[in-house]
Amino acid sequence: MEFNIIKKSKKSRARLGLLNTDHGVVETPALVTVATQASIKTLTSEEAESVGSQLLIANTFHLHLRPGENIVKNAGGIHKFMNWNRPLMTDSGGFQVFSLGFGSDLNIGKSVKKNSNLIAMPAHAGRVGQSKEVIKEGSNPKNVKITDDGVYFSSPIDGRKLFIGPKESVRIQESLGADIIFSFDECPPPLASKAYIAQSLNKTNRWAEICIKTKKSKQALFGIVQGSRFKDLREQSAKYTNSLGFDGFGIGGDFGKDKKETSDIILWSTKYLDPKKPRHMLGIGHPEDIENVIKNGIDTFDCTVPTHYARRGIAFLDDKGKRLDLRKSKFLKDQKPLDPKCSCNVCRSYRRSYLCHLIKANEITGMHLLTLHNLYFFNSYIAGIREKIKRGTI
RNA sequence: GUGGCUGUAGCUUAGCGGCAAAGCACCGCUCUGUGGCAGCGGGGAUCAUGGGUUCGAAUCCCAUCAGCCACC
Repeated sequence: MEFNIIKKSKKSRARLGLLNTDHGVVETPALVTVATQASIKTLTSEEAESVGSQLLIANTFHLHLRPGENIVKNAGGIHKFMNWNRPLMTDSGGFQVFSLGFGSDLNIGKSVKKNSNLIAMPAHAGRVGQSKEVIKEGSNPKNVKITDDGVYFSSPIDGRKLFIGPKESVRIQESLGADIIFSFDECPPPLASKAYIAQSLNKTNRWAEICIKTKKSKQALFGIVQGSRFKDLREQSAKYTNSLGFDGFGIGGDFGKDKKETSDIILWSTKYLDPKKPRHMLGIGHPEDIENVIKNGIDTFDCTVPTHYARRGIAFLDDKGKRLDLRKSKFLKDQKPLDPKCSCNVCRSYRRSYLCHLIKANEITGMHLLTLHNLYFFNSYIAGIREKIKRGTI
């Protein structure tokens, strides 16, 4: 992999780049389309390409559980396995371990929103005080056991007792054969105390070294910056991760409750990173978040929103929060195209009335059409941002 | 025609003398390193109709109507 920055904005920290891999080039900034189980849900690989997706991200954890990395390896690697001949990354599985653990214990995502009432909620995993930090150092989630070596857990599919640590994650990712792979990290919950985050960071850093030592392949390996919402921990994490000689970086964990906090967190996380290397933000964003993230110097980011929301009946129309919820019956009588301003095949051919019917009837065709539209919308919206960087307006 | 069973929210049903419930559907809201999952909140009923018994009836009794089943 090779990363070339072809333009740096004078107005912001945004950068225009070309990410070269053995499977082609990605124009950055770019959204990475999520294909967790080697599938862009409801779409074929060709269809994902047809709506402008340049790069996919699949998941180590899911593919290890099913079908198992050897199946993929024997099929000729993940590109051949899923007939995607363009660039592809695999996530390390660290986040999925969090989802199984504290995530499901507390029923939370990786960020806590402003209006969250979690603080008042009794937590299984720690003391509830007046502070937000309900998870203390040394505490462990119920379904997984996190040790210094890695994570013990039982398979949500068949209950098998399993273990994934940094070595295992890298070996699995080598078998899968993506162009870019990620270091195995711990994604601590947003409510964790500073002491817990600091301890978790030590683990992530040690695991990063092991990942680098383990890797034998030519795949690009990205290290992950953690540190939650704490400036000193983010900076410390960035400095250390940068020192290890990764090919690029991921930024993970809690991104705060609003744009300002997200901007701060990105700044702290990237300030001490080699500016010539690519930076991937893990798990963001809504259309409203994207420009901000790009302006803060992020090159790629993956998000389930375009595909996941499509399956829930939501179509995105602009970057200011305008969307259509096709589950609402009022659209049964709406004869307008999905988005009159959009030029994707779905908007050119299908009207809201029909799409609403499909979604309400739980027809996969409805999810399929909305997935096509949403990915087209996100990909072309971001292509527009690349144009703006080129023209110097962002 | 005779006998039996059943009529409770839009649908499927629970409740069988003491504040009318649930699931689905409907309406609203959540769900950023993906179960198509899930969660939260809401509106909804002359308990088939009419009479009776009772302090009190969806519940017991009688009649009527409707549906289903069996038998002449």
